[in-house]
Amino acid sequence: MTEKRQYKQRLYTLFAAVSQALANPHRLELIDLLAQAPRTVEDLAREADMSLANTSQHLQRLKQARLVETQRDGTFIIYRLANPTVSDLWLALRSVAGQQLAEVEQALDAYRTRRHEFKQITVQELQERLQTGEVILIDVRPATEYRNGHLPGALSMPLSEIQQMMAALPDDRMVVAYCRGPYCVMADQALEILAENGRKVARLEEGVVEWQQAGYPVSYH
Amino acid sequence: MTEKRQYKQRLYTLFAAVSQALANPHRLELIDLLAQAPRTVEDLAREADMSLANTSQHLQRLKQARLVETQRDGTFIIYRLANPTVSDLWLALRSVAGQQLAEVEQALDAYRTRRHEFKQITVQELQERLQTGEVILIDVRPATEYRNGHLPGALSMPLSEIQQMMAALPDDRMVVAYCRGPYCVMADQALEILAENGRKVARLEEGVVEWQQAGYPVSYH
DNA sequence: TAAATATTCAATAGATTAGTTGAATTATAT
DNA sequence: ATATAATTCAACTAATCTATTGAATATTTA
Repeated sequence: MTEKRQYKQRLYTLFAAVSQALANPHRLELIDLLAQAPRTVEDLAREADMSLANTSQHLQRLKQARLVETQRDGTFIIYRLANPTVSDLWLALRSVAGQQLAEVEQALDAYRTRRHEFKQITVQELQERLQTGEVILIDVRPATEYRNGHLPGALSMPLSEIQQMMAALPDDRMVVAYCRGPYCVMADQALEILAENGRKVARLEEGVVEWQQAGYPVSYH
Repeated sequence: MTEKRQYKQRLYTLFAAVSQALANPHRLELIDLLAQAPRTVEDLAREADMSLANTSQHLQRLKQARLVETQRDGTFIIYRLANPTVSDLWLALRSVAGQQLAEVEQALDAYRTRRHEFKQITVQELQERLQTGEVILIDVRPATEYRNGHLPGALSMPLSEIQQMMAALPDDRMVVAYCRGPYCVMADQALEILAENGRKVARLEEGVVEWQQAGYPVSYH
C-alpha cells in the first residue's frame, strides 16, 4: 500500500510541475503573448522587454513542461501554445487571481489609469449593435495578431497606426475598441486618441481568447 | 512609460503567485481533497498522509494565496476552497498535464493498476440507463464527501463499508461506481470486490467536481 | 562554400526560497 | 484548570531560480 502512495505522489508531482512552469511573471507574459498569436523568439523578447537569451531560457522551460511547442520557419523558430487548453489554464489562473486578490484590481487601476473613464460595452450589447450597424468595432492589436484570429466584423486598426487610419472611420457611429483582454492597455490608449478627436467611444473588455472560450466563433479574414 | 512596464510586471507577479501556491504536490493533494468537501486540518493530514505541522504550513500558504479559507467550528478549524473557480483552475491544470505529459498516463496506470479491466461508462450512457433502471449507481467516497454533494440518484456506499452494504444491492442490475474522479483509485477497488462477488460492474471516470463543471446538477440529500 | 542571422547551450554567480520537524504557544471547550 | 485542536516558531537542510555571458549550432542567403 505504500507503493500506492508513491504513485499518487508521482501524479501530484507531475501536476505541480506544470504549475511550477507557470509560476513566473516572465513566463506568464510569454504565455499571454502566445495566446494571442504564435511568434518568434525575437518578437517575444521585444514585446516582453526581455533579453533574447533570457527569453529563450524561459521558453525552454515552457517547452519542457509541454506548454509550448516550436516550428521552424526559415531562420526563425516560431513558438506557439501546445494546446488550446493551455489558454484555458491561463484564463482560469487569471480568473482566480482576479477574484481572490484585491491587489489585482489595484494593480490594474495603476496600469490602466483611464480604465473607468470609458464606457464599457458587454458582449451581448456589442452583438446587438453590430447587427443594427450602430457601432463600429476595431481591433487595435498588432496586425499579426489580428490575422491570427479576430472578432467577426472587427476592423484591424493597430494602435501604432491609429492616427492615420482614424480618418477612414465613418464619423456617425460609436467606435468600440478591444485588444488582448481586460489586462491590456492598448484599447484604452486607442480610445483616448479617438475621444480627443471627438468620437463617441466604448471599450470591450474581452479579447479574442476570452471571446473564444465563451464559445463564440472567430474570424480569420 | 517605464512605469507602465512596472505595473504590468506587478500584475503578472500576482498571477504567478497563485501558480506558485499550487506548484507543490502536497498542496495540490490538499486542494484535491478540499474540492470534494471542506475538512479539518486533522482530517486533511490523515487523508494526505502528512504530519500535522506540515499540513498546517501548506494550508497557510494556500490561505495566503486566497485559494482556501477557514471557518471555526468549536476547537476545529474547517478549511474549504475559497471559490468554485479554484476547482476550475485545478481541473484545468490537471487537464493540461493529462493531455501534454505522457508521464501522467504512465503514472496513472501504475496507480490504478486495474484501470483497464473494468468497463467504463460515459456520462450520457449512465444517464440513459439510470432512467430506464438498468443500472444502479454508487458513490464509494467517505460519507462526509457524499453529504457535501453527489450525483443525482447515487447511493452512498463508502469503500470501507462496501463488504457489509453490498448485500443490500439488488442483484439483477449492473453496478456503476464513481469516486473522486479519474485520478482516484477507490472506485476500482470497490468494483474489484463487487466483481469477485459475481456482480456486473462498470466505472464512471468522472467525479462530482467534473460532473458539476460539465454543467450537471448535484444532489445533497 | 562562406557569411549572416536566429536561437540555443553551457557555465556561473548570487540570491532567494522552500520544505520539514519538534517544541512552544494560542485558542476553545469541558 | 485541563484536554484538545491548530498554529507558530526556530532551525536546519537543501534546492531552485534568474539573469548574464560568450561560445556553439543550424539554417538561409550571397
